[in-house]
Amino acid sequence: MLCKTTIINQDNVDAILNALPKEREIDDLSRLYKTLADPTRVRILLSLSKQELCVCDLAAILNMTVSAISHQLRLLKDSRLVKYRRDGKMALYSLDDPHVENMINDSLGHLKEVR
Amino acid sequence: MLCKTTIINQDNVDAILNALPKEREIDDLSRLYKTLADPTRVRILLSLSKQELCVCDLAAILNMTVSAISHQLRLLKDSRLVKYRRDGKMALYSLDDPHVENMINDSLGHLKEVR
DNA sequence: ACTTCATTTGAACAATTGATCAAACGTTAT
DNA sequence: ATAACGTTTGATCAATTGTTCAAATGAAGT
Repeated sequence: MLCKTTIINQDNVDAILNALPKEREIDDLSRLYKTLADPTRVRILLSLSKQELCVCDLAAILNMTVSAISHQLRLLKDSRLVKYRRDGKMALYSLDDPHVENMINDSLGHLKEVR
Repeated sequence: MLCKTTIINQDNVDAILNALPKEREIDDLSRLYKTLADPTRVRILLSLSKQELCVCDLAAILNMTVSAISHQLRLLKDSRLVKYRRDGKMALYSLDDPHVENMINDSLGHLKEVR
């Protein structure tokens, strides 16, 4: 229910409701942010932005178990942020989304400005 | 441990390690993303980008309980994304971070391009 | 002081998360 | 076939999350 004495009336509430992006867009957006909301995954993406890497080397870079990395890569693959190709026994992962690297770097720049 | 037959050697691993942003920066970044990883919070921020709003009206806009909104506002306030001023009984919230609105809109644009 | 109303708080709860471990899978070489 | 190695998978577990509910707080009017 609305505040009974508020300065902001139902019309304004409706105006904001109309101005907001569609529910679907907001849900997609927060799903993308959720994928980026873990330091392990951000490190993986930043590493892959330098070069294609196998699971093993990612594990070495992040100093984590191969299994943990593999689980996170699956998440990133499901989110279409990462793709891979097989080369013998190895799976070589690389970025699948041309924009995400920029998004992350922009956000890093933003953080440096503000805090 | 490293792949024994990988094309990528310890030197390359070290190179990537040096190229990655500092641990602190990555952690801060994923903490920011975590804050934005919830549709309720994104909707709150987008609403506040239109105008200053009280808790009650935000609850009306998002069709949620006042309590749920208040909890989320606390999170956003702790993350310095939102600030508030008192006006009588009401708490009027507004954006505290000049960049976050742009960040969200950029990301929305990115999503539209890619999917 | 009492009431009313907007907001905040804390406890509770189900749901989700990220890492670990052991086991399974797929590919290559012997 | 067997072995070795890189990777994936499923179960498990502690930790974290977002909402709800009831109670508490703070401000203004009577």
